[in-house]
Formats: sequence, C-alpha cells, structure tokens
Amino acid sequence: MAATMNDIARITGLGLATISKYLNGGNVLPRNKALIDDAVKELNFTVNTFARGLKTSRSHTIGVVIPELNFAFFTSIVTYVTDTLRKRGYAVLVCDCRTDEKLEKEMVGFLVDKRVDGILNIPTSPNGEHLQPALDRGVPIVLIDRMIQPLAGQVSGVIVDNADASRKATALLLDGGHRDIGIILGPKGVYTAEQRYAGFREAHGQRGLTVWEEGIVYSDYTMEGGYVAMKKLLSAPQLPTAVFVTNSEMTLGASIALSEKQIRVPEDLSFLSFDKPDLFNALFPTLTSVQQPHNAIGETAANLLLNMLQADKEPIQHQVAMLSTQVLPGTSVRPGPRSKRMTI
Amino acid sequence: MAATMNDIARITGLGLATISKYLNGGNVLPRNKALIDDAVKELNFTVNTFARGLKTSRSHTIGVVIPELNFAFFTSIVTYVTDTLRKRGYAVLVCDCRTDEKLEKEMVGFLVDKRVDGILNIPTSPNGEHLQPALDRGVPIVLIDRMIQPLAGQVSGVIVDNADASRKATALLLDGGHRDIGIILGPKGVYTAEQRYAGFREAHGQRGLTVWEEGIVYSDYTMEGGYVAMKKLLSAPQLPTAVFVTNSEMTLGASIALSEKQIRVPEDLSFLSFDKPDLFNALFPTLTSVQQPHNAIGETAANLLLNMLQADKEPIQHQVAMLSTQVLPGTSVRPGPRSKRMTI
DNA sequence: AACGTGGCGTGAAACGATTCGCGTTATGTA
DNA sequence: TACATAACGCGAATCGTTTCACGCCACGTT
Repeated sequence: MAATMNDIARITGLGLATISKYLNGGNVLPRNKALIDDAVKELNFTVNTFARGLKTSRSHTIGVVIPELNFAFFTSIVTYVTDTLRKRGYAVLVCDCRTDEKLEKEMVGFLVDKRVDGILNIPTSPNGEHLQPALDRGVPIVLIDRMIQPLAGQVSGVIVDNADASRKATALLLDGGHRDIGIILGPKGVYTAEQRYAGFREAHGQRGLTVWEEGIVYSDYTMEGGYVAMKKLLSAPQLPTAVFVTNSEMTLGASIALSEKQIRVPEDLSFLSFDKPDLFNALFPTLTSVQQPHNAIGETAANLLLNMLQADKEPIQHQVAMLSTQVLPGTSVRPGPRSKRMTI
Repeated sequence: MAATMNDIARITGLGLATISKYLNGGNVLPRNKALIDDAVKELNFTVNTFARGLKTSRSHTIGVVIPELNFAFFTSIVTYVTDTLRKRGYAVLVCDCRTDEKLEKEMVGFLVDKRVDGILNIPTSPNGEHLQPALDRGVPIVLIDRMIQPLAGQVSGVIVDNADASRKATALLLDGGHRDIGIILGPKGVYTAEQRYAGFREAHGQRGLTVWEEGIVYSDYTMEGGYVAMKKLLSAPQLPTAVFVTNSEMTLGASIALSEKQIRVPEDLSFLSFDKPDLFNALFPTLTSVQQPHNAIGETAANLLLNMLQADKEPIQHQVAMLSTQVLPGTSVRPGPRSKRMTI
C-alpha cells in the first residue's frame, strides 16, 4: 500500500542508494533532488522506520520514566524534554511508575525491549538496580533531579544544587531574624528531600545557630501532604515565625491551610516556597520562592542524551550537570523577631 | 551483538518458524518449549521489534495527542490510557501540543511517520483537519473528551455527557432555591465548555426559569483563570448566591479567591465544582462536585482503540462511548433564597 | 490394512531501508 | 590531449523476523 523507496526508484529512474543518500542529507545532483522531491510528494512517501531501524539499530525513540505524571514538576520536565527531543526527530515514550520501584524496573525492561535509543529517568528506586537491563544493553541513561551514587560513572545526570538552594532560602529567613523556622520536606530517603534538609541545617550551622527541631516536618510532596503538614505546624504549642515549603504541590496545600486558619502572610507568618509554577503568579503574587530552571533542566537532560547518542563509537563521557537555582524575591517574607532565640 | 532467533535455532536445533510460532503464543511440543525458554534466558534474547515491525507493519505503539500535559484532567487520562495499553504490550508516545492547532497537526504527522498503530486525541482543533494524514493512512483514531462532528463515522470517541452533568449540577442549585447562579466556564468554542453551558441553560429552561446572564463568565480552564473569574463575580454589584466552576484547575483558583475575600462556604456562598481530584479531599472535604470517571474514560478509550486494532480486516465499526457522571454530595451547597428571582 | 486427520516442524521468500565497493562522468591541470 | 581527482550513481548483500506451503508422523476409524 504505502510507497517505498523502490517506487521512487522506479519513477525517477534512480538507484536506491542515491535516494537513500539524499533522504539522509547526502549530496545529489540538483536535477535528482527535484526528481526525488516530486516523487516523494506524489507518492506521499515517508521512510519506513521499521526497515530503517532494522538496518541502523536505532529507533529514534527515547524512554522517559518518572515517579508520577501528576506532579507539576515532573510533568513540566517531561514537557521540555519532549519538546527538545522532538525537534531533533526523537519521539518520547512516557512511563509513569507511580512511585513504585517494582513497576519502575518493569518499565525500564519494557523500554529496553522496545529498543529505545536512550532513557531519561527521575528515579524512584534509590539504588539504581532497575537500570541494569539498560546498562547491560548499552542504552545511554541520563538521570534527572535525583542522583544515584552507585551508578556514578555509568550514567549522566542533571540536578539542581538542592542543598545550595535550601541554604539560600534558609539564609534569607535566618538573616531576616527568624529563628523558629518550620520546614516542610519531602519523604525521608528521597534524594531531593535529603539535600534540602541538609541545606537547611547548613545555613543554621554557618551562622552558629541551632535548628528548631520541632519545626521539621517530613511530608510527601503532595498538595494534601502540604496541607496536613502545615496544619500540624500551626496546631503545635509553639508557632513558627516562618515556614519554608520545599515543593510547589505542598505549597498549594499549605497555603490553603493558612487561609483556613486566617493566618496572614507575611504579617503573622513569613512564607517561602520551593519552585513556584507560573500559574501561582496571579494567586500568590507576593510569594517569595526558590526557582528551579525547569526549562534548562529538561533541555540539558535531553541534550546530554543526544550527545551520548552522537558519540557513536568513542567511549561515552558521562557527566553530571549541576544547575543552580535563584531566589525570586517577593514580599511573603519579612523580618522576624531576631531576639527570640539564642545563638549557640 | 544481541541474540537473534537464528542463535536460538542454532542452539536448540529447531527451525526458525517453530521458534517464531512459540514466541507468538503458538503450540509447540513441551520439550521444545523448554529448549527455547532455556536458550532465550541464556542468550538474554528479546524479539527485535524492527524486524517484527517490518514484517507485520505494526509498531505496538500508540500516539497520544493532548492540549496540555499540565492539566490535571488530561494527565490523569494519559495515565490511565498508558496503563491499560502497556498491559497489552503497547507503548505510548505522548505529545503535548500546547493548545496550538498548528503544533497539533505537526504532531499527528510526526506520529504517523513514526508508524504508530493508532492515535488517541483530545483535540485542540475544532474541525479535525489535523487528523487527515492519519485517516489517509488508515490509522485508527479515538477522540477523547471532545467530539468533532465532521469526523463522525471516521473515528471513535469517548466522552462524558457534559450537558447532562452540567444540567444535574445546575438542577441541584436551582432546586435548592438558588437563582443568581454564577458559572465559570472554559473557553468559548471548546466542546466541553459549550456543552456545559448548554446544560446550564437547559436546567433553567426545564424549570421555566431565566438564566442570570451576569453570572456567566468564560475563562480558560486554568487555576489562574478561575481565580480571576471568581474575583470578577465577587466584585460585581450583585453577588451570586451560588457558583458552579466547571473544571478542577479553576476550582482551585476560585477557592483561593474565596478565602482571600473571606467568603465562607456554604454560609455566604454555595460552591459546586466539576471534577474534583482525589487530592482535593483533604483540602475541601465538604466540596460538592460532579465527578467524571477518569479511569473509565481512559480505559474505554484504550480498549476501543485496541478493538479497532484487533478487527484486522473487517471494516472497523466506529462508535462513540458516552459515559455518565455523577454528583458527589458534599456540604458546600445549601438552600438559597428561593424567592429572590421570579419565574418566567 | 488403508486412509483421513490433526498436530508439529521446516525452508525459504519476503518486508524496505542502508551501505560497501565500485563504476561513470565532469572538472581542473600540466 | 592525457590524466589525476573529485563528485555522484548503482547493484547487491544485509538486518531479523513472520508466514506460506509443505512434509512428516501418529492416531483412530472403518
């Protein structure tokens, strides 16, 4: 049914090799260019990706494995990644593993069987075992957002400097005089949560201050979790003077808890978020936040992978790109009661 | 490098045809089953999808084109669709066209070139031209959430009865005595927005009531849009006694506007939402809403497509599945001041 | 005892591109 | 004019499955 290169050869009178060469960007006489172009249009020809793949062993398809498609940050990354790859002719197979390690492993296998040229992964499993099938088959891998130490040297990665981001955010609060700072974190054991926690402590340490341990709340990066966590902070005997929420879903939940309790920001409480999506702008115009460069993360990851695919024979150079964040000033943070707590 | 069926044939001493048959679920002597299984394991063999595709012209890959990956409803559908399809061995290429008709068309072409076996589409373009390349090549199509009349008979579809849903929701308010009802709609011209608008009018008409025209606000289905729209309703000279928000993003935005203005639900205002995600439960435990069966929508769409793929030679029977919604009772709606407005 | 039947197995011909190693032609130089 | 060189074109093999058309064998039936 569909037209093949043989049909084009027949119509144009050219050889297969010539047509193939032209279709792949090679040099051909102008007359033949035109001939082929016409024939392609007339027959509505497109290259058969199966046949091409069979010869070249390349699918021009990339697999993306993420923990949850419902999380704004992940979705955003997927969008940028997909855009960048599609512009280079790559399609993207998206796999949401529901934060399930078993499912994640299954999906990597699935993608490998589908013969993807590379894999992008925001890992759920902390140890990286799930990627073994891909490594075994030499499928290039780029991790995003979360590192896996045991895999260093075998994969590339793109992360933001989470500890630094958290340090900067905390510093803003501490230097504003806050001492009783609440922090709502992601799940214990998740790379980003640990890093952000570390930065929080470091900022205190650098200033010779102790951390207000009661203010530390581990949650789950969901809107609901943020809501519950904020409620918990607000119902404790001692209230924080500032709260740092470490992702955008939780920020949404937390802010709903705030307005429920009629707590004014920043009059009653200073409020700082991690990663404020664009659509927060109208809602929380004053919100101070740490911004992750979503676009850059996605593009960098895609480009890193594309480079690995280019480097045909030379041994691949794995690298980890660390992107920096910036604090986006708002008015949701104001000076706190500096004197309230003692320095060490 | 990778093992092929030839290797298996060599090791087991069997013919290619036998191995192929077994691998595709055919009957083979138990002894040979074991032989093949062992060899497969030993060689770490997996079928080469390129070669298979070349012979069968099937990629076992489905393309999904949606307007925005950042919208909870769409993402949710993608998740269910992907799950259902993966269980049947199909991979999913996800394309977010950013509500851009030109991009949407481009993506359909891209998917067709990638030789997807079928396309699932929540259409952005209202006329369906963008699907022509797929139709020309006989790629089965299932539309989701939004119908395209000119394509009737050429594609299948899965929608919910939006008019009915909206009618039921509106009826709840009207029968509760509300007359000045605000409704926050999606963009004019978008299928679901029009349908929900129609249902809103019908509910009034059925009761011989006139619509409070000032309460109709077209927005854009975003959180930000819902926020702005609600603010607009609240700043008009005459306030609504109830507001119906027609998607979940806008509900979130609208409810933030409400708490900003310290408007209590349902004391000051009755509030009804369309499609409340699970994670709203903790935040708005009392919210009354119209529920769309996300899971069923995704599964039905996937299954409809799978059926079309099965029906190998017989002419495909196109059908449109219309799923129903249900009103999930909460306490965010309470009787309104029945007498305030006159019947016709 | 002859014969039909059904279950399994096999060889070889596709599917439609890419690519290697050569041939042919045009161009520039001595 | 002859010849080196570059530019371009061509034929044929090849990638790894699927599938068609048979062949073989063991049964059970009459």
